[in-house]
This record gives sequence, structure tokens and C-alpha cells, in this order.
Amino acid sequence: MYGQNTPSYQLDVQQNIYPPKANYLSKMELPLPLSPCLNKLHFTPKQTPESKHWNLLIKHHTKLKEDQSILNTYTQMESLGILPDNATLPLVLKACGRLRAVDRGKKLHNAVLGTDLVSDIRAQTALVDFYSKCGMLMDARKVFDEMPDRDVVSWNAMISGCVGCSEYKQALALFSLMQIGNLKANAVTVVELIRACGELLELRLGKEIHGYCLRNGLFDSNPHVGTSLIGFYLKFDPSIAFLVFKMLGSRNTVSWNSMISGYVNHGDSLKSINLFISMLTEGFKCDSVTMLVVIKACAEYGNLELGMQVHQLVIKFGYNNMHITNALMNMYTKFADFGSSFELFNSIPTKDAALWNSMLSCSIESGFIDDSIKIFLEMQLDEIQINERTLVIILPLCVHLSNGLVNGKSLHAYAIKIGKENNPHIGNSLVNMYTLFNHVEDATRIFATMIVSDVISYNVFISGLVHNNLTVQAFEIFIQMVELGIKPNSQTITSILPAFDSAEHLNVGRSLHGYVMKCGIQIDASLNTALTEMYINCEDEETGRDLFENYPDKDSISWNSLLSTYIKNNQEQEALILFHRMISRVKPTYVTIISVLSLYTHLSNLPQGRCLHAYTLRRFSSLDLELSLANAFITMYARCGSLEYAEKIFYNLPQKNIVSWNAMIGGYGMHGRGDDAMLTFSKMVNEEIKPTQVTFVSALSACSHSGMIHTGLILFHSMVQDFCITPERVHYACLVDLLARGGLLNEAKSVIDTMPMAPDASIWRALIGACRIYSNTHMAKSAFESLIELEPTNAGNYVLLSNIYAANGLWSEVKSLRLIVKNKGLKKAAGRSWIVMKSKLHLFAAGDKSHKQSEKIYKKLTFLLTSIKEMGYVPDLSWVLHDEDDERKLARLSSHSEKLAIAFGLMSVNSGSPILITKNLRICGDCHEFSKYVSKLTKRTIILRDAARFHHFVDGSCSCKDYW
DNA sequence: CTAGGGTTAG
Repeated sequence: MYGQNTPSYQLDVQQNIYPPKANYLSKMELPLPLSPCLNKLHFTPKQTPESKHWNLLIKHHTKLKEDQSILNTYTQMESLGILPDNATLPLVLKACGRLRAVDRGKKLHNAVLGTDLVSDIRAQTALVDFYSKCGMLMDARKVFDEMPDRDVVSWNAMISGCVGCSEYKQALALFSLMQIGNLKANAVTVVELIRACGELLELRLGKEIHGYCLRNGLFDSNPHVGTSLIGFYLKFDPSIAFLVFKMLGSRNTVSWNSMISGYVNHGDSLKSINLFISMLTEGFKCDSVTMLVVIKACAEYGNLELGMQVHQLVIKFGYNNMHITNALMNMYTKFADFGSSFELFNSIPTKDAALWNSMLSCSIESGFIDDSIKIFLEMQLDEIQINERTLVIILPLCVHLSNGLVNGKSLHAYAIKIGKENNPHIGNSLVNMYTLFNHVEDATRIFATMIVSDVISYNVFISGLVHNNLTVQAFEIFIQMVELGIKPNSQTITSILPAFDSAEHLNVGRSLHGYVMKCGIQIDASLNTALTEMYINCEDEETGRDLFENYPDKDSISWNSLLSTYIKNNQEQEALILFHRMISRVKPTYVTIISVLSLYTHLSNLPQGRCLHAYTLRRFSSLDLELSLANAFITMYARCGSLEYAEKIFYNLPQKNIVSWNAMIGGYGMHGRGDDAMLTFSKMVNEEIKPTQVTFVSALSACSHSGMIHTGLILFHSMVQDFCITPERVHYACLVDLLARGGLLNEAKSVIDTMPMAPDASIWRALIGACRIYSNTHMAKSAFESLIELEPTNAGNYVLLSNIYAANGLWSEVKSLRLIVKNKGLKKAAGRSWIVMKSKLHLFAAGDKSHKQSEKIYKKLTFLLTSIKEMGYVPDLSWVLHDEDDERKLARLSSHSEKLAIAFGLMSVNSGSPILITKNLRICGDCHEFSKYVSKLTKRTIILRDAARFHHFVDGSCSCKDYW
């Protein structure tokens, strides 16, 4: 049977001619037909002359490291019934092991069973190697145990197999057995043992092996030994590793690389760069790995120039593999040179997942979320398998997407599909994602099923709980980790401290501070910042301040944090003083600018805002580098009354993101320019930017402020139908506001009654506000009852209803309302108006006489009132809530804070410039009329920002068309 | 039978 088949095989072989080219096939000596009972064996174990050629061929491929060719050749041999000889079998098996060709290897094993190869020590060793490389350690061990005799190499193969299969303890146990058998370990043995000790973090044992090496002369016998010792000590202490490195007699490129990379991984990039320089000056050859490590060091060290020099070296030496390109990309990303990173990416024709992942990180880092999503999709179009690292990179992006939770969940499903749900990094990212979406239950479930819960997992979970205000749970998890012996690090404390943020938490906060000192947790800048914030929030400002002032290495984050704490606590003066101290010491970051900007925006301090703009252009060279900064300036200019500047920045942006568009649409809306808001909205849609929930809030309220009821309704429907955005409570609030202010009170009410979630206070307030315009006291009263159920202690709510009663002359109702407020001990916020002159803030309260020029201001005010009365102005006393005689009411009305501010503005602002006034509450109706008349009388433009919007008073009319 | 190398928490 065998003989008959032979000719066809000959043909096959001829088609695949290999060297040597001798016409060996014609000389082929056909084996004798085998007896049928031996059929199972299929091959003859006999060696034939031509089998020598095949074996040579295998050796040839081995030399060239062509594993696949080895297997192909072996396939040919198999079909010819030729067995590899004693020297070749190990080569084939090794190739099978490297290629994880389990079936081929097993088949080969079966084939040699019963042949004399079984008793060959090299063949058996090769089987041990093959099985362990394929992860079949039990099979490997079985072969090993049944071996008739073993030498060091067989022991090494078994030990190495154990290490390869992460069975480190078994590897060490084998070493003991070896010593009992009086067999001397060689360099290969100790290299594996050192690796095992390293993986087990067994410092003591590793040192013993180190001693064994020294005693047995293994330390300098082979550079692998020293290098693996360096790698081992690097897991504990780079300075010990360096001692070993210095003692090394036979240093080679790999040992240098190991030490250089060790320093980088320990965050000591400077040492690693210096070591690289010594390597060059001592004349050692570097290779592509050296460059790879040094690129990482340059990125870490943060010196762009050095990094570019290394890049040039890479080009000069001609190293370009994907690893190098990837490292360079990451370096440029770290330097915020996203363009270079992108260029490198494009320069490579075939990209693997790791390169795509780096491209994704680069894009995310550059802040363009939409581009990042595009890259993620392109990556899949390029048929790149999304791996667990991709997921870890992309998951944090979900929080910024309009359908983020859905996207996050499908990524979660994908992780399960590719069997990576138990990957600790995936677990951490998922816990993080779910907590940010306030899905604490999902996060808790994932955390509970995580196999590896290290410090990082605990930190992520704790900060997630803190994010959800679950202080008690966060603290419990903290206790749990301590009890489990997982050492909290500085980030753990940094994560948990924000949970303790009021005076009653001071003791817990202090004890955490004590814990830090007791455990010797290093206080880095961010932990110091967290402690500072904790003390300030817990009203121990002195300790907080001390911590801040005495910390030597304050980074910009420390400054930014205290700055924003002051801003949050309305300590404006402290914030500004701090800002000026800061900029003389460290370079402010865009976070600094955004915080200070928010302060100026809040205060309507346009002059200072403009100064900050100029300062930023000087310090940051261009706003384009940081889009969020540009967006913050758009908001600032819009909210400080200068739409012109906002537009200037907006239209000059080389690239806009969704926040830019939202800021501009919101800006137009606030100024009552609904048409422009809608125009901008359609431009945005035309540019294929997908509007988000936030966009619709801005756009809907723009319609509302401009009385564009019809447009608003269309927009609301389009949001659901065309943009697939499920309306949230805020959107219903906009809708109610839109309808109610347009006079469709019943329709507004029916929206409230049918909306899928419970209305909140702001929705009821919108309805009540509209009831005032349309004098519907009945609906106002019932809405009010729902409102105070939600917010019983907000004095403003009572004032709102009281206003309506007063306007309709229902004085007894006004009185009883005031009594309720008085009995409950509620205080309403005082009305304040201010004007910024030459960066100085002039603040006025009603009836205020504290201003330096008070006398002149009142004189001016009296003059204005008299003049406009002649033009037809009639004071509307219904805006006075106090039940007094008309004379007192008039006096009160005449000294409202906005009137004082306007009078002062007219006296002090250059004619020609508009007068910019800001009010903390909504403008009073009488003051609104007053402003219209004054603008006509004085031919000045008055721009007033109240709590809801802008009013531009020009020549007797207001931009809000009395619609507010 | 053996040492060093790219992308992964906020």
C-alpha cells in the first residue's frame, strides 16, 4: 500500500523543490512494504539516505529561525514516511512548541513511540520543552518523570517549562530535587530560578540563588546570569540592581538595556538617560531595544529636544519597527505634539493593534472626542481586532458621549465576548465607568467578582463611591482593604479625602491625616492638596492654609486646587490674591485660567476677563492649543456682555468641538438672539456635528428667551425623532418654560402632568413665573403648593408667589405668606447689582448709601426719575412686596439696587461705551421699565445681566421685547 | 534549556 502511493508523493515533492537540488528522488530506495499488523505505525523508523537531506533542510530553517518552514518541511517528510533523526526531532518539536502547534507535536510524539527515539535523551527533553511551551505542563512532567536518565539540560527544560507555565514553586522544588540528586546547576538553570524568585517576589530566595551563582562560578560565566539578576533586583530596588550591573564582568548590550529600562520603569528617567550616555561613551553597541527604552526615558524626562535627538539617532541607525514607532508616538503625545505622533502613525503601512491603541490615546489626549471615536471606528474598518487595551483606552471616553452609558455597556459586552472580563485593567475601567454614570450597583457587582483586587482596583472603586457621595460605603471599602492587607497608597487617601467635606467630618479627616503619617505614606503634591482641601472644607482653614504654605513642592495643581476651593466658597478676594501670587511662582495651566475666568464670568468683570485673555495669549502663545480654554473664553465674553468677542473667538477656531458650539448657541440665547442661536444650531448640524443633550438645553432656552414658541416645539420633536435623544428633566423644564412664557399655560401644565419623570422645583418655578405675566393666580397657587413640597425652605419661592399676589392686589395673601416665611425663619437672598469700572467692582444693595459717591448717585437718580416721568414713566408699585403706604413704597422702589447701579454707571462710564450692569436675582419689572426710559433719555446703551439672561436697553426698548 | 523591548486606573 505504501509503495503504491509513493509516486504521487514524488510529484508533490518535485513541485516544492528545496535545496539541496540533487536528483535524490530518482535514487530513492523504496522501503519494503510493511506487514499489515504494523500499519498503525505508518512510518518506517529506518533512516534512508534521502532523509538526511530532509534533516539538513530542517537544520537550515532552524538557523534562519523559520518555524513555519520547519513545519512545512516536516509535513512533506511525514507524507513520505520519513522520520526526523535524533538531531532533527528536537528542532521540529521546538518549532511546534514555539508555534503552539499542539496537534502536530502530539502526532510526532505518537509517531516516535516505540522507536529508538524514545530512549534518546535529547528527543525526550525536546518533548518536555514542547509540552510545556504549549501550556501542557502535566504532559511535560509525565515525559520528564518517565525518562530513563536525565542531564542538566533535561532538568533545565523541565524547570523552564514550569516557569513558562507560571508554576514558579514547582520550578524551585525541582531545583531542590536536582541538588538531592547531586546534579550541578548551570547558567541556564539559575537564570530560570532567578526568574521564578522574581515572579514570586522572593527577595531572600533570590539572594540565595545569587550566592549559589557566586560560589559556583556562574555569575560571570554567562552574561544571561548577571542580566537576569539585574532584572530580579529591579523588582525591589534599582540601586542593588545597579551594584550588580557595576560588578558584571561580561556586560553586553542586553545588560545595559536592562539597567536603562529598569531606571525608566522606576521613574528615574534622568539616571537612565545618563546611563545611555555612558553606554555610548564607553563604546558599547546599542540596538533597537536600547533606542526603544531611551525613547521612553526621554518621554518620561519631558525634554522634547533630547527626544528629537534620539528620534534622529533612530533614523540614522535605521531602526524602524513597530515597537520603535509606537514608543515615538507615545513620546510625541506626551509632549502634546499630536501632529508628529499622527505623522508617525501614517508613516507605517501596516499597523497592529498596539499602534492603533497608541493613536487612540494620542487623539484622546489631544481632546477631540469626535476624532477619537472616528479613529476607533476606522480601526475596526481596518479589521484590527479590538483588544482589552483598546477597551481600557476607549472606556473613559463614554462619560463624554451623549449615549455614553449604552456605548459603555456594549464595550462591556465585547469584553465578555473576547473573554477579558476578568482582566484587572478591564475591571478597573468598568468600575470607573459605571460609577461615573452613577450606576453604583453595577460597579459594586463587577468589583466583587474581580479576581485581582489590588491597590489600583480599590482606589478606583473608592473614588467612584466618593463621586456618588457614598461616604460611608467608601470608608467601609477603605477599612476592608486595610484588613485584607492591601496597603493604601497616597492615591487611596487622595481618593477618599474629598468625602469628608464639612465641619462634622473634621475628626475623620484628621485621623486619615494621622494614618498617613503613621504608615509613612508619602505625601505627594496631590495628597497634600487633598489634605488642604479637606481641612478647608471642614472649616479648619488655618491647618489647611498651613499645609499649603509649608509644602515645598507645590505644583500648579496645588495652586489650582486652593484657587478653585476659594472660588467655590465665594472667597473672591482670597482667590484673586492667590492667583497673583501663583503666577509669580509657577506657570499657570489652562485649569488655572479656566478657574479664574469662571470667577470673572461670575462677577461680569469684563475688563479683567480681557486682561486674562491677553495674558493667556502671551503665556500660551495660542488658544488653539487648548480648546477647552478657548471655549471658556467664549463663555466668559458672552456672559460678560460681549457677544462680539465671543463670536470673534468662535469663528476663528480652527477646530470646534461640541462644547464650542454649545457655548455659542447658549451665548446667543442668553442675549435674546434666538435667530442667531438657531442659525448656529443648523450650521453645526450641517457640519455633521452631533448635538448633545446640552446643545438642546441651550437651543430650547434660546427659543424660550426669544419667544420662538413654534421653533422651540419643532426643535423638541426633532431632538427626539431626528437625533434620538431621550428628553431628560431639563428638556421638559425648557419645554414648560417655552410654553408657559408663550402664554400656553394649560399646555405647559399638561406637559408637567404627562412627563415621564417627577417635575423638579425649577419646572414649577418656570410655570409660576409665567403665571405672573398672565396674572393667573389660580394656577400659580396650585403650582406653588407642589413647589414648596419639594423646597420648603427656599425663601425665594415664597417671594415668587407673593409677587403675583401683590401684582393683583391680594394684600391679605401677601401678608399671610410673609408670616409663614417669618415663622419658618427663612431669609430671602438680598438683591445686589454691580458694575465693574476699570476692573473695580462697585456693588449696590437696595437703599444702599455706603458708596463713596452715594450723595451724587442719589442726586443723579432723582434727576433721572423726574425726567422720565415727564416722558410717561409711571412707577409700578405692585413690585413692592411690603404692605406700606404708597410714599414708603415709592421710596423703596426708587432705590432698587439696579437703579443705583445705572445712575452710577451713567455718571462714570465714558459716553459712547455701553453700561454693563449685573444683578444676582432677576430684574424687577419696574426697574425694567425704568431702564428703557433711561436709555431713551440719555441715548446710552444699558446692558443688564440678571440671573436668567441679558437685557439690552437701547433707545427706549429692550432686546427681550418685554418677554422675560 | 537562558537575560533586556511598544499601547492599559483618575
